[in-house]
Amino acid sequence: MPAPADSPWSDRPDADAERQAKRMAVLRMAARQFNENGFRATSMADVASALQVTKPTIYHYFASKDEILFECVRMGLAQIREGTARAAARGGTGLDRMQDLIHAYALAMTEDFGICVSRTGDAELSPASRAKFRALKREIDAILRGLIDEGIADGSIRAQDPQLAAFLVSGAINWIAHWYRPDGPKSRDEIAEGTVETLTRALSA
Amino acid sequence: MPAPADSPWSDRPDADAERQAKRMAVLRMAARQFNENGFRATSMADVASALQVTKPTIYHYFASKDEILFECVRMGLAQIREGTARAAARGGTGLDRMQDLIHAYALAMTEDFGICVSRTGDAELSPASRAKFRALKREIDAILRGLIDEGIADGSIRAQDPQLAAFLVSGAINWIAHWYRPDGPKSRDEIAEGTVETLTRALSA
DNA sequence: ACGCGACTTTACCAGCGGGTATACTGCCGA
DNA sequence: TCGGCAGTATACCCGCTGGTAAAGTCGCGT
Repeated sequence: MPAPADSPWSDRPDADAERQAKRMAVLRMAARQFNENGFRATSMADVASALQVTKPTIYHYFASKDEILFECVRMGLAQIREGTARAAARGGTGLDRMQDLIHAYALAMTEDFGICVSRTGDAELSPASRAKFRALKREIDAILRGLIDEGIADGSIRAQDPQLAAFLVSGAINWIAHWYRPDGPKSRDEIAEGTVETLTRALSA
Repeated sequence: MPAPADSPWSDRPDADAERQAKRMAVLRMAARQFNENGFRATSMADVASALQVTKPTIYHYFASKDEILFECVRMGLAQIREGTARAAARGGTGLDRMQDLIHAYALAMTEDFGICVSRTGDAELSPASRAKFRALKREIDAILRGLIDEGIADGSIRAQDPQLAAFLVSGAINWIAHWYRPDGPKSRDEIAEGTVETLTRALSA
């Protein structure tokens, strides 16, 4: 007897949501621990005990430690990509849109998954995951780089070497993930605003 | 029969130099491997075999893996400190000296030990080494931060939030270690020059 | 010639960490 | 009431890695 054509498997609509919520909880905790102690130094038992479950429970939701790390950075990259792409698609000069981009990017660098993106070295992922990771990062770099070129074209941005400028800007932003502390004196938004202000001066014509 | 009072132990003047050279070779190779594959992913056997010796040989020169990593970052930090301190001690406005500082710092980020400094997370060192590592980094931060303050005082530098500006500048520079490749299109000096140029625009009044 | 000490190696250990086999529990539909 | 299944736990395996013991080896001064 086949299930109704419109939804095989999904007898219960909320069961799937429950599972997704638990997956997410694992990712959040894992990202936090990775950020604090490093990926290799964090054992799956550490993550499990922090969630007050045991290792096999986590492996019920994920196939491997590598998959967990990759999902973490995928989350972070998705957020960055969304913010930067939205900024690039707006109206205004290249510099105007670059300011929005920097703001969104900097904000992402103060959240668990965003920090994970910045702190995760390529070598920590499996070859397969690493390839995907690099591809996603390249996409974001391309958006940033494209906006610099547009800004140069419309005269709002000046840069001797656009490629180098792109690296330096993304470096300043990425490094936020290395010093930001939630309990620090500056709020996330103050940091993002200040970053926009300083980097704008570096880029404006 | 005691050794001559002026130099106990040093019967052979070059024996010590030999030993130092070998220590250095271990450090260089270790730093290179740490940078390429990450500290935790690099085993002592890897380092040893790359030098065509065996593990105990390395442990004849160093007490632990932690000591090797710490010596690597100490080398890098010493180079950075030397360059930045020299720049800060020169004449000229704050901004003038800051340009020299950025140039020296950026150059250091394209060498094995400098890269190691930027890529090494605090969590990878033992508590004791970590404390020293942080202290040395703080020293360099203080030099950079001091120069910004002097530049603001003499009117050559403008920064809404000096602390944030210092973080962003050091971030842009530190990130060089994450993308620089010796076989890339730009020479070390071109990168350093370009970095100075872009960051100067971000800081100048 | 010889012994001493710096250096190097072979062989080994102990612990840890990713991942799994297996069995238990409780909930749902029939 | 019962079968099945998602989810969780206990106990375990095995390869790898930091680090070491002990046995050479080589070159030098005497």
